Amino acid sequence: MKSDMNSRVSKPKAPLELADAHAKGLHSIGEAAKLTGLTAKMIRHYESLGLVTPTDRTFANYRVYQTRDIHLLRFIKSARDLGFSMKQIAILASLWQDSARSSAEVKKLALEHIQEMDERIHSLQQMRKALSDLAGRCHGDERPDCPILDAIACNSCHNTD
Amino acid sequence: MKSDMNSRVSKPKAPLELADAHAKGLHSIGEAAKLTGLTAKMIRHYESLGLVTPTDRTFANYRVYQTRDIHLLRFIKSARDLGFSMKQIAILASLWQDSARSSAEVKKLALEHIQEMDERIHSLQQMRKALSDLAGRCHGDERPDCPILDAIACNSCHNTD
DNA sequence: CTTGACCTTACCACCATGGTAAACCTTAAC
DNA sequence: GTTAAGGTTTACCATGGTGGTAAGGTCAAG
Repeated sequence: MKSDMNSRVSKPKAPLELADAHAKGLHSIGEAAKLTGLTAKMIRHYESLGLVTPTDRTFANYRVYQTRDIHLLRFIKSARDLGFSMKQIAILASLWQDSARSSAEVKKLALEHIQEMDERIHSLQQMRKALSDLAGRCHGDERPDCPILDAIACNSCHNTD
Repeated sequence: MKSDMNSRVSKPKAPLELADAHAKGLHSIGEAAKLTGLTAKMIRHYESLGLVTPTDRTFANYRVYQTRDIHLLRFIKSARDLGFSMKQIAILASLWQDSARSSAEVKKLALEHIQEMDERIHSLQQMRKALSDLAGRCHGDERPDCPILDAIACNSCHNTD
């Protein structure tokens, strides 16, 4: 079943055996995962989002990643580590691959993301401060009296009806 | 169909008409929503989590909320506003309703939540700083050169294979 | 009796990630 | 050559908190 298909060696565009792919410096999804710090699961997920589609598969339908794909996966990983959403990353990746981009476009995206993070930080800090003020007033002992519960229960004691 | 069921007036435990419920100071889910600042949707969701289950329904199967329920819904709302997860809120609510609680239990939960928020704040601040450093070095003009993309693409330029 | 506002349940969606299962493939050891 | 281990495939379900929608029942006012 394999031996009569050995024309694969002379036709690079046709599906490959895994060993051939290795010999050509191509990577399976597991190797891609190790090389990028992503999980195979997430690599498939990014493919389903249309971000990274390996151009080839082996005869056994295994994904085959090229060096270019590995670079793109690393790009995605780094952008995720900076907190960008997948939608933002899709745009960033297309800008990255567009040699005619303007750095202004990229910077705009970055500044928007910074502002989103600022808002989340601010909101967290507000909650943190409110709760930590309450915790500071709570004895934290065996008694049931608790300013934390009091405040949550009654944060603006209206009538109920 | 309704008139032969008027025994409902003399049996408070039986399902009510909506008008009867109103007359008793009870509330529909829409009113509960207005009184608490939650949406009807979320009130049903909290019920599905086992947090707030109205003890009665009308003949027409409408949820009927008592003053006690409204208080509990407000408690949930306030705790959400402090960033507590639903799991934490379930515990907080049971502590709130347990007169034999110790304030130490509540404080412990609060301190844990504060620490979670600290971690999220720290992580966001790290990402924010990294990105804002990069943005500061980006011209943001018509040229394609962009330190932001460079850094994302090459954040630790290893060989790919 | 109609109309509009409300209520009911039961779905699907988000976002990024993890998990599982069943089937298949590859490789190495025996 | 068979087998066992481990990698890969697809296809599902789950998280958490919220939003939406659809199809149907109910209530109140005109």
